[in-house]
Amino acid sequence: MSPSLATPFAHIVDDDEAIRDALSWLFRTRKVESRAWPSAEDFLAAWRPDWRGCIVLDIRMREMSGLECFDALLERGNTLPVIFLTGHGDVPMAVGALKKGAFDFLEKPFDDNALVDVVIRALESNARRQANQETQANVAGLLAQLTPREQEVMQLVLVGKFNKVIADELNISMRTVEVHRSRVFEKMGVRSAVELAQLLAPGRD
Amino acid sequence: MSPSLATPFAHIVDDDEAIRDALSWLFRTRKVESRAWPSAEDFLAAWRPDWRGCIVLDIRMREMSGLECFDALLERGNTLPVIFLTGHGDVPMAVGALKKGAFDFLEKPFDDNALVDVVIRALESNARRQANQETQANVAGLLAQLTPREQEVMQLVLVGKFNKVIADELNISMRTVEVHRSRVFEKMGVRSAVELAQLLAPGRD
DNA sequence: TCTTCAATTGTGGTTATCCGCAGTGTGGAA
DNA sequence: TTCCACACTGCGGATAACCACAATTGAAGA
Repeated sequence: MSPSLATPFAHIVDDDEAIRDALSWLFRTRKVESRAWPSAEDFLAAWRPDWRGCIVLDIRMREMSGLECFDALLERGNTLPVIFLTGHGDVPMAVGALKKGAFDFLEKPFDDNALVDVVIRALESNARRQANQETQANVAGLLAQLTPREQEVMQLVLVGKFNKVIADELNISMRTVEVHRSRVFEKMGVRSAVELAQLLAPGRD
Repeated sequence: MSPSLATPFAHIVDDDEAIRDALSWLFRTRKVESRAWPSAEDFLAAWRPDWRGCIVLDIRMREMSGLECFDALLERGNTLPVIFLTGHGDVPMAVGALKKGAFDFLEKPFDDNALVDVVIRALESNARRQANQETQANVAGLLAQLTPREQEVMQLVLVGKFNKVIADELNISMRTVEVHRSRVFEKMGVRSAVELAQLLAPGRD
């Protein structure tokens, strides 16, 4: 079903080669797949919305800063957890980043174990989110197969209205409503209005 | 229905009387109801789970610190947004607080306008949460009125099973299922299984 | 133009749901 | 012991939902 969901990577974005190498080595020894990028620009250029994993983002970089990169990612709808690394961070910076949705904010020098732990939690978090989104996407895909009229009927069915009432509101015959209703169930893969409601209701995130 | 939901207060917790007075004055001029507490202990002793509003919590205090107070509140299931104030905070402290669910973390000296804005947002956030919880509580109350057997039948109805199947699974007659089902609808104030599903499904928070 | 699909409707029949009326049995509270 | 809530059941009828078979219309495409 999913065509090419990239493997989960811990994306290291840092313009200091020594740090990139150190982190790459650290992750490798901990069995965490990682990939390193020499600048925010390089990373952003390569970034795809279907990527999975997380981002380890240095704040102070020569060109685009980590915070700017973060903003750019937010605009693009990034869902990868972002872990900030910084040597000269202050409280407002950290607070701002976290309130905008950063996963964590670590100061250098950081403990290797602590970082790996955070990264692993970030990867798990992303995996859970991905799982949710996939089922969501499946449902969305099914919904997209419905004709406009079918969706219209479905909405009324979901409110618990009788076919008779629906027919009345749409100025069509009851038989037509039955047909639409039946097609909705068929296309959505459910056998009753209740199942349909259950399928659509959980959708929240 | 709700017996005595306290008015929304911005609870100021600070052992420095000068700051308490300053904040009280600030909030009063901005039409924000507030109440001041001279220590974490005093606040915790008075704290009730049904309080509404938010908490402005100083970190450095003589006896119990703001962070300890925060932990104590978490254990008690506090839902009031907590805004930390500190003169000597560091990044890990701020990060830790926010990750544990603090609403914001401000350093002294802070901008009056900024603080008031944050407090207002916190109050709004709590009001929204409160609204959700109330509807949740109402639903829970309705559910509590169901007899065990009725709840049992309801579960099966919510999965979309036919009365016939339910009767079979519970080894009772279809008529009995119908009676239970009917009572469930009546007690829950709905007129169909779909409405019931809608009523129960949104429950997420 | 011919094909396909969405939307529409009808007939007739089966199955499910919804209810009122009526009644049995049981365990706990008054 | 009496009263009551709860669970249970049957009968019969009204209403709604589900479905197979059959068909028409109009618009978008091949």
